[in-house]
Amino acid sequence: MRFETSTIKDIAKALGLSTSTVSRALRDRYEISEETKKLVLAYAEKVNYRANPIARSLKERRSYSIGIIVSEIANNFFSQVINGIESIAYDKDYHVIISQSHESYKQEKLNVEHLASRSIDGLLIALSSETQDLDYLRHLYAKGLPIVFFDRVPEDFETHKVIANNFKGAFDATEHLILSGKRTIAHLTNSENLSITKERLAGYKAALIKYHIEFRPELVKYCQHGGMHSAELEEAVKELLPFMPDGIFISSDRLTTGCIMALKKTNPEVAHKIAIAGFTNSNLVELFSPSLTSVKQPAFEMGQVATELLISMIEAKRPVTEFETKVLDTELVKKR
Amino acid sequence: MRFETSTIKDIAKALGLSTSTVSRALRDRYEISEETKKLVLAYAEKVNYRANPIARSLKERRSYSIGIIVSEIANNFFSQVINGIESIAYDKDYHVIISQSHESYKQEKLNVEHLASRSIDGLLIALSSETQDLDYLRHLYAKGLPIVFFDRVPEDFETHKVIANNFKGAFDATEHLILSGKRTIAHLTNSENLSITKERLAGYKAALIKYHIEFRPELVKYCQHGGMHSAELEEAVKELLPFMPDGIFISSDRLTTGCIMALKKTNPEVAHKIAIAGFTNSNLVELFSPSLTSVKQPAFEMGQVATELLISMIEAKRPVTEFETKVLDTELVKKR
DNA sequence: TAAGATAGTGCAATCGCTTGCACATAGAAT
DNA sequence: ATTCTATGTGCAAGCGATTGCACTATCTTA
Repeated sequence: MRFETSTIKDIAKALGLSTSTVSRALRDRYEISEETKKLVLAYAEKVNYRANPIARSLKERRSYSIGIIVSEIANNFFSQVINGIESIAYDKDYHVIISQSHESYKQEKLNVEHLASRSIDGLLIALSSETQDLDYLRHLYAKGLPIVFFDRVPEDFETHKVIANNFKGAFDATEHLILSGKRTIAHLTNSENLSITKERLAGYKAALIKYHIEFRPELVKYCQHGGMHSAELEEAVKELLPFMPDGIFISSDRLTTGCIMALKKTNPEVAHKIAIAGFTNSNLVELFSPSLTSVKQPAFEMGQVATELLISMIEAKRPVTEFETKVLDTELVKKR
Repeated sequence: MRFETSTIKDIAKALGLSTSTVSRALRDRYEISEETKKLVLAYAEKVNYRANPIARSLKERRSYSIGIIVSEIANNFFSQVINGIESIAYDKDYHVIISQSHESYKQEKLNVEHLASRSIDGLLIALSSETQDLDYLRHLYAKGLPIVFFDRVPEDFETHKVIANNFKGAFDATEHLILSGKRTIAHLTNSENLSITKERLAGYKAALIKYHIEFRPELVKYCQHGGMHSAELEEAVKELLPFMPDGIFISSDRLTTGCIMALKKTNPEVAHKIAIAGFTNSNLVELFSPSLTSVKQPAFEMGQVATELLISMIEAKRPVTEFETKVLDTELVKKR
């Protein structure tokens, strides 16, 4: 802040000590006598001394803060993940800095690089649906920035990852539609790049196979921008309807709500006839009409696990070479 | 970051110049010859030089970043505000740091103080529903930290503020209920401390008066925690029902969705009989059942306006002494 | 030709904090 | 009495960038 606060120098002057003694006393180092420590601590308390984190970051070349990149915080899934991240980070005395990519590769790169230059100690990132080129991340990673991916993870990047069991989530949702008698089940999904897209597609296919239902590629629609543009979504829905699906399995939060919205808007008469099962972490699903079956991801927990892994990397004495991919189970909440 | 990047010193060494010359060249100062500037810029470009913002912050005692405090980002209203803030901030080369108070005074204070110590140049804040004591903010403000309040603003704090026209929004919503024939209109609202609570209550009362409907205090229920605890909300709803309201005007996003949820859960048979009008910025209202009339706040715009005011304060040459309270109109979206 | 003006660059201090090393004092061991 | 070991403190450098001031050429001008 541009306004004056008491510094270590002020304390030193007031107490007739050197700044080094004060610094060490505040950090509770063994070299300093108990007496001096008490003196310093008491005075620091009195003048409400706060160490300047900027100065400390500059000196120590770290900041006790971790960066987060999500596509958008307005998405319930991501805001829940963030809450999970915060719950662990604050506990371990880290602060978090949140950035949104808005599903744009350019914005994502810009934000990551800004975070890196602000000395974040580590990065938690869910890739944007546009992102294909990971070189900028590899570069930072090679220079020593710990990175943990969650939700949308790359295949060919050796580090910790935390994901939901997308295959099983998709399988369960699709199976549920089948078991409620649906046979023409469309699949509305995200950009093909994304890991989650592939895994969920695989789960969908597996369920069809199990029940001997033919997989029809024309029933699968990809949305490049993950439903950020409603036009894209309406177009996809419009293209799907001629095939007369009696069920749709949808592969992301935004797409799920967006699809129902599009259905209601463009074809209100069929909206209630098509059974919908989709990934969503909205806590408002109970209010939706038509109601739907939802696949909920353990968002909060994902945030927690990812943060624990990240902090373990940050605080590791020697370079980490063994990496884990944690897979957390989803929950199927059946339509009432 | 703990990993090496090229610094101004490296450039200086490589080019046989001094760090001061390099610094000045990069900042395009008049003292440096065009030739040298070109040289430096070209080399900086080549080694992908990024000024270290930490070092700059330390030296300049500012950070080109602004802090944001909201109760929670999962709330659509706030995430839209944040998007508005970002749209202006990025444009003017500021970065934003988001923090959540989760409606807790303690958390709010902690976050604000941390932000201040990280040299934010200004603060945008919507108060938590618990907050009564503004001394810690006054203190920072007095020391020179520019602050702009939005949405939940204090009365006795001289600075810029940006709010929605809560009175009119509430009036319109209540009037709408009256005009659709409701006569026993309850009011479910937030903590009494909040400015928005008072203003919306006033609007509600004014509408009742206009249509000669008696104001009954027992029909007004306050939720201290703004609906963060579902028990609190269910309790409030339960207390309201014996009065047989035929309409409810609800004064916040979370309460609105929470109330419908509570109604559906505890009294599904009456849920559809009670007309609901409430403040909410959810972009999913169209999906809700029972449907409702909503008062939408111009969230994005609020963020923009607040940020413009804040940046004008930050960049003002002399202390600002004339303050504005901008009031933006809400929009009534009638139930279909 | 000497003195002054101008342009271009470098020196060194500074922001607040951390830390390796040197130093001082005092008691223990020889 | 001398050396050694603790113990407690201080000096000063350094993190990367900015900037007032001083300095050196080069060019004017009287």
